[in-house]
Amino acid sequence: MGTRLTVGVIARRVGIRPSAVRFYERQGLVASERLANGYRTFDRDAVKVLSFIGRAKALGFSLEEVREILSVSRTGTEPCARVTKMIERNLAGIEQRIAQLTALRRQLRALTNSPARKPRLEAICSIIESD
Amino acid sequence: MGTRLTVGVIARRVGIRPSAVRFYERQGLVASERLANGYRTFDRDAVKVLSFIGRAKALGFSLEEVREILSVSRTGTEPCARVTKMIERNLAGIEQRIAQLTALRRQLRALTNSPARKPRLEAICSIIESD
DNA sequence: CTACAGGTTGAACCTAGGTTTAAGGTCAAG
DNA sequence: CTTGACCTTAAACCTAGGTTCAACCTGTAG
Repeated sequence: MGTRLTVGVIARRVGIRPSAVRFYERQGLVASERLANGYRTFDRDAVKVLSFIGRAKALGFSLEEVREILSVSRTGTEPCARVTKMIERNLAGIEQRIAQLTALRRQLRALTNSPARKPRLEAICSIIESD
Repeated sequence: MGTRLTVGVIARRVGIRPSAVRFYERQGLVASERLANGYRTFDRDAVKVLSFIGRAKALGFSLEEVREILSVSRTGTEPCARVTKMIERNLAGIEQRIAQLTALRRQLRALTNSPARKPRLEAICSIIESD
């Protein structure tokens, strides 16, 4: 039941390096208990937390933001104003980014799909010079 | 006509700092000529290049990638295999990101729009624990 | 002449997010 | 009892993308 994992094992399980796990622990993002010999041991919760960190990073959250979200989820308090603001700020950035990336995708598709004989240079330049 | 701009002026014009302009020049991304007194001077082309750098950065391109695109656009050659690959790589990343961000947006909207009386904690946790 | 806002340089510094290294301790296997 | 694969630490190092600093030069205005 209470199978606890060493740093190397949990790292392999979530696909990151032991050094990163130790780093996240130093940053207070994930907790461990120590064995008599000083080895860290982690529980399933730590697996969840570490995978969350991975997902959040992939989505553009900073470790600071991750810390804040985790702290809210740990204390069981309602999201305070700061967290709400943070989420809204991210949301706004996300909207913008989606729009920009969608436009870029259209342009890049046109670029790479255009018949090879057409001068692609112009397409690149148009991207470079577009507003 | 051939009005050339000093580093401070062009920086203000594109909304970045002179130190950044000098940095981009050192990186070979933008060119300047020197006055007799050693001052840099830039032309309209430099303005375009610098704004392009700004846009490209906002879209997630690295300065390395920017350099490659600019080099293609300058030599007037067709996009070489490397550049084509780079664009395709970015495109793939972009697709993924759009999908992830769209999903996240949905979740965050649910989170911040939920009636205040409902426990938001669960919503946060569901984001944390979702695959 | 003095001020003062610009410009020049190289080198040091900064943040984020880790990785690497050195110098050890632990433990199961052979 | 030695080998090898783990683990520990602090501290140094790394990349990207700049910023800041010290020390100095330039050009205009009062």
